[in-house]
Amino acid sequence: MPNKNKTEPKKQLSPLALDLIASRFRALSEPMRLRLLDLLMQVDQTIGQLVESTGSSQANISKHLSVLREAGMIAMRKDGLTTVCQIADPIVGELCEMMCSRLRDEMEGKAQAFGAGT
Amino acid sequence: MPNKNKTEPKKQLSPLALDLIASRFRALSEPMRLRLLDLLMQVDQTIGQLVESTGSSQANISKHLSVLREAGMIAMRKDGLTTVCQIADPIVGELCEMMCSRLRDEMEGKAQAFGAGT
DNA sequence: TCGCTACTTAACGATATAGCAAATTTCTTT
DNA sequence: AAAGAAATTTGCTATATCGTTAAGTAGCGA
Repeated sequence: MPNKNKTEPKKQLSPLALDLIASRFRALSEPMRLRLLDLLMQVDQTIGQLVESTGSSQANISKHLSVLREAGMIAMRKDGLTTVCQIADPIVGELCEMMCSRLRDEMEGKAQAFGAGT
Repeated sequence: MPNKNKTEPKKQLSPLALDLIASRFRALSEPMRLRLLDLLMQVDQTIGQLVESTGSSQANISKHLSVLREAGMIAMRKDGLTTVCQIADPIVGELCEMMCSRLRDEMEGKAQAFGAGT
């Protein structure tokens, strides 16, 4: 079925909008950052805990968290010596869940990788 | 409000799943590709039409369309000498609309860039 | 103040990719 | 078969970014 052809004119996205949307998706385009978000969706954690959970280096995690914060996806709150991170954008979970379920649909045979249950 | 702490165990995403989800988001992380999707959401078009609409080169558009097709977001159908493209994944529009409306919320002052109307 | 912990920043090498130009393939038409 | 149009592929350069190591900053505690 082809798309609608002459219904709504529907103005196009501006170059600025395209850049901003792209930069948001780019923040979600790295496995390590998705892993950090996945961890934070279960419970708020300090940066040190994320370093330990992932097994990556402090420097690496720090940079990835900066990217996520600049994209508005997480918030960081200093608590004495440590810094606690939490999901700041409610759509993060929705976006990932949409991608996940879509991928599940596409590869029924390999569904277990996406936590589809038995 | 902190996250739930000890409700559901909620198994984590596997490395394979993280890679696949990341690659999907990466397909959406370039302004030119978002522009192509935006154009295709209005009406199915040939590659030549997309080249003309964007003002970019055939080679460049061809490569971007390949990325989108490999990510399962568009489908291409050869029709004689030309190739017609159409959105293949229904979540594309939803994902972009979610990002858009979220960005609109965040920057009320610059909302016109996102087609928020007056 | 000194040292320690938690985190960030800088500098680096390796890899990926956007865009261009040129060569190549594929298909239609004459 | 030859010419030409539509797309893809191939090199190429420039730029971005992942991860590492090392150096720097900030906030406790003794």
